[in-house]
Amino acid sequence: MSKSERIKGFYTALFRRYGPQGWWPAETQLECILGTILTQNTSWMNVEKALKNLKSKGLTSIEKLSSVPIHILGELIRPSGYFNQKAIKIKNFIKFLNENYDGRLERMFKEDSNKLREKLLGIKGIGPETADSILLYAAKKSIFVVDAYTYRILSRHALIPEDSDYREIQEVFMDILPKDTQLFNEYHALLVKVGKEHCRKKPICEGCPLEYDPHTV
DNA sequence: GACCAGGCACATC
DNA sequence: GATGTGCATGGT
Repeated sequence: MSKSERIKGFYTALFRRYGPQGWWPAETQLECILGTILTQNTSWMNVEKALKNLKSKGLTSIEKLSSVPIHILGELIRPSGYFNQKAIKIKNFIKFLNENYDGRLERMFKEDSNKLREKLLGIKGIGPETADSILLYAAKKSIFVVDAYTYRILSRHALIPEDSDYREIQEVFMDILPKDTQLFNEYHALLVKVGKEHCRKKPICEGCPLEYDPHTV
């Protein structure tokens, strides 16, 4: 079976096994963006606690997030871990939005997605996964999101070299699959789902719904 | 108590 | 350019 067929086959198998994942779990675009920053190397359960704290204080708008003191913001997002760093990251994004798009997400998202991606990467605290998550899940652009699970799963199935970088892994998907936002949305979410169950750092491969080449594990 | 989670920036070699 | 380290909470 070709690499292309396997990449497509993974999606079919995962969707059949798990069904639609309903990402991104957020009520607004702004909440989605906050979630992409808060979930960096952090379990979603802890992110939910942080988001709940922000909502309880009414910090659900660009204006409120612009005016809240950074140490207050940090305390509210404490449960998500790295809270001092993440408070700075959120402030950096809000500043970027205010200075370049008059604080309006709809203006930011009118930008060409390749150009916007580069600008987002210029914000301190926004790396490739966070930028692509914002583009895919908040802006609904057809960009494939790569994360640690994506790397682990493809690597263990010998579909990418061990030393692949972010862009190379992203290209595997984007070269093979149709540019379909909803497909990219589900596929990434399904990789996270199956990764949590079967492809942790110390692998638990039993019962994995993906057919498997004995490779490294 | 160890391990790990939907990363990223920065220092050092 | 590659490799290592700090950031931090909370569940399993």
